[in-house]
Amino acid sequence: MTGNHPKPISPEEAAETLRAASLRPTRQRIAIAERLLDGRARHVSAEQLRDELVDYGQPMALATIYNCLHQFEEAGLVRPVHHAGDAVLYDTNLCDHHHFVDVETGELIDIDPGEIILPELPDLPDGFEAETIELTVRLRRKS
Amino acid sequence: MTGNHPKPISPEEAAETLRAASLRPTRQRIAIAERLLDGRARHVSAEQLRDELVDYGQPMALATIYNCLHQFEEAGLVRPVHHAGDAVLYDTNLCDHHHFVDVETGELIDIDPGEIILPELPDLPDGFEAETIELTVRLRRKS
DNA sequence: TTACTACTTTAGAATCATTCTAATTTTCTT
DNA sequence: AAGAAAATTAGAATGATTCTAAAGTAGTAA
Repeated sequence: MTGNHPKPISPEEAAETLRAASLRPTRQRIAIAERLLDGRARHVSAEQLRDELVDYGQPMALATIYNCLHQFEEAGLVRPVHHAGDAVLYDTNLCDHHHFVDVETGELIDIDPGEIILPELPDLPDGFEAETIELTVRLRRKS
Repeated sequence: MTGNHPKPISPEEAAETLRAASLRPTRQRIAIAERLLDGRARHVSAEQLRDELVDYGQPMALATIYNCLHQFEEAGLVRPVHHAGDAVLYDTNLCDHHHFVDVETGELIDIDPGEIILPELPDLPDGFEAETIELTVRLRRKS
C-alpha cells in the first residue's frame, strides 16, 4: 500500500531502519541500506550492487551481499523480481507496480502506476492467499 | 490468438508439425513433440521432460532437450516462463494467458482466461514493441 | 572496560541450471 | 550408396547462487 521513501538516507537512518527490522546494524548492512533504501526505484542484481559498493568504498564479500539481500527481503525492505533469464533483480519499490522487460537485455522498467488499472483478482485456488499481483509486458526493440 | 491442440498427437503428426516448423523430424524431436504438443496445457522444465522421456522409453541427452526446447521456442511451439527462482519452465499453452505461482514450490497454475480482463496496454517506451503481456499472481499457502 | 555469547562476515568450495565443444551419428539429397 | 549438412552426444565449462567452517564483531551483563 505505501512504501516510497522519497529522500536519501544517512548512515544513522539506515541503522535505524535496520533496527526497526530487527537486523543488527552492521557496517555491511548499513552500506547496503544506504545504497538501496534511498527512495529511488531501482532494480539491482547482487553483482551490480557489489560493483556499486566497491565504488562507494565499501567492498564486501558477494556472499554477504546475498545474505543481506535475503534478509532485507524477509524484512520487507526489497522485493525480488525473477523475470529476465539470468540473475534475480532486487526491486526497491515496494508499492504494487508493474514492469516492462526488455527481452534482449533483461532490463526492467517500471510502468507508471497511473497507467494501469488492474483487473479484479481472479478466484484463487483453495488454501492459498495472494501475495503480489504483477503485470509484465515483455518488449522487443523495433528493428 | 489461437493455439490449442485439444487432442493427442501421433508420431506422424509430430513429424508433420516439425516439418511445418522447418525442423527435421528426428527421433528425439518427435519424441519431445509427442509429449509436449498434445494439447494439454503444461509447464515443464528440461529436467522434468528428461524424466518423462526416460519413462516413455526415449531417454536422450539433456543437451538435446535444451536444444529442442530452444528450437521449439523459436518455432513458436512452446513458450518459456521465467517466474520461479530456479529453472525455466516451458509452457505448452500458446494463447495469451496468466499464471498463479506458488511462491514456495515455484509451481505454475494457469489462470482461467475467462477470469481476467486485461487492462489496456500502457504507453510503451519509444522504439519498443510489446511481445507478450502477462499477469502473475504469486500465492502463498495459508497457514 | 572486560568477558561472553550469539550473530556476522568471509573466502573458497560446492551446487545447480544451462551452455558450449568437439566428436560421432543421423538425415536428406543425389 | 555416398556426401554434405544438420543433429545428437558426453563431458567440460560457465555463471548465479548457496554452503561451510573459520575468523571477526556486536550486544549484554558484570
